[in-house]
Amino acid sequence: MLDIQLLRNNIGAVADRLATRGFVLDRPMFHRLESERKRLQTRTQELQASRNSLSKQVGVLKGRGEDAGPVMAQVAALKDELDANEVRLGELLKTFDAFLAVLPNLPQENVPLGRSDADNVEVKRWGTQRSFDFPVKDHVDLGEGLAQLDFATAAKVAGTRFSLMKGQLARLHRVLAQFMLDTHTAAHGYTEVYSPYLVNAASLTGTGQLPKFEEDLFKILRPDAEPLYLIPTAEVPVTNIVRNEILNAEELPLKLVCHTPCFRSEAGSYGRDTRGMIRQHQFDKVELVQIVAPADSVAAHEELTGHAEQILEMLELPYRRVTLCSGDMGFSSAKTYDLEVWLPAQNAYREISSCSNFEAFQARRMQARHRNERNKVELVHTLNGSGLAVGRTLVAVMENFQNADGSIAIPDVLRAYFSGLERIGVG
RNA sequence: GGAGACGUGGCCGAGAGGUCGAAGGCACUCCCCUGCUAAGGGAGCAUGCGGGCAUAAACCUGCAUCAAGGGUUCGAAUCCCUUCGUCUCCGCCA
Repeated sequence: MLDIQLLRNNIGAVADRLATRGFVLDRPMFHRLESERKRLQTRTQELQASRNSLSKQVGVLKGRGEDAGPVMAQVAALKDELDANEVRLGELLKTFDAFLAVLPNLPQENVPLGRSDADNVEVKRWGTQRSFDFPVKDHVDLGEGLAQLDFATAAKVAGTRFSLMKGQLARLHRVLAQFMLDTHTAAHGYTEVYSPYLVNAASLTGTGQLPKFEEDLFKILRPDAEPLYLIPTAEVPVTNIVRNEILNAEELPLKLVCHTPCFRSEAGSYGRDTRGMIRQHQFDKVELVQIVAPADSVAAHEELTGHAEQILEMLELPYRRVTLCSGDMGFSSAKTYDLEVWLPAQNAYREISSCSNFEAFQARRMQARHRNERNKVELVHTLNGSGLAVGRTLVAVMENFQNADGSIAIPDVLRAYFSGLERIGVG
């Protein structure tokens, strides 16, 4: 949610910045809603003020045993107009909220302008791409060759876009998540969180998935209760920890890390990444979340991105960091870095982490606030990033650490989790 | 699943149709007093959204908010309905 004051005072600038994202702000609509709101709200409040003071008089008169009839008649005369105004104001505010709820966040000034991922800007490249003296296989061929990755059975059990792992490969998947959690808690100062995997609509509205992106979510309807949604990312339950809270200054920054499965319907991506486990309905992710004072969020964004990069570096996976251009950023983000890992079989860098600063956009929706040094209540800034997507990390390890015989070497930092096992082979 | 109780500010807690945005306490901020391990006195102190107001702060003022949403009423924290949540007892259960 954008600051309504900013829209009132500076709509031209807001429209210009939204345009860099390819979003056309309906300014005539805004002006119509706003002037109608002002008129209706002012009038309604006037009438309410009259009703309140007259009703008070009734109480005073009755308390003294005097006749309150004439005053009650005055109030009754207001009633029709007041009721009508309240109803119309309520409807208008609903329309207004719906209008505001679908406005995306404003990009930061230094976000590169562009229309699509083709305009994203590489800002950093790390590691050397390994050269193979044998034909590289992709993770599907590797995993099926080891008889430890089985998409056919996953399809039988659930459907497409699911995967089933067994044996050491399943173990590697688990160990990767644990390694990430251990690193972020021990070395980067995050507190580990275990959270619900189903959340209510209010939480999804708070982080911006609703109302606009309902078709991306798995929804569970219940006959006698509110619907629940499978989380598309741990960002939702973890960030909503601070919804409707006022935090004290000393509680910030809040640095949380959470490993969860993530569920996405992938409604808009029918033809894309159909092979392998790059794009699944269910995947695991270790998510980093920070809740910080507004002045600290730019630095926190760099820090958090660095924490995600640290995992890639410890795993010796070549990657690059990309600043998403204005047209490619997510709805709620003010600035996003994507980390892309090198996948030799695709001969390409593929997204493995997305680290965003939402500034006050989510906090305003959630009413997540803190008391600053001057004891004033203000909105916090929220950030998150994958640290990392576990399934895609598994893919990267498999493809980058493969041997000519189809076995997979275990990265050094993971050996301690593997009782000294050095490679995953057949059997 | 059955029965019952409950939900009030940052926290605890009173309030049971009328001057209640809400006593009292704790915490916090400022001032005074005292100098002695912590106490006494005074003041301030909810949030959201409007209007004055014009870019802001401050200030004044209005409206709304006592879990959420509806309803009754001239008037609702208080009465009614629905939803959400918490607790207790019984049942079932990894």
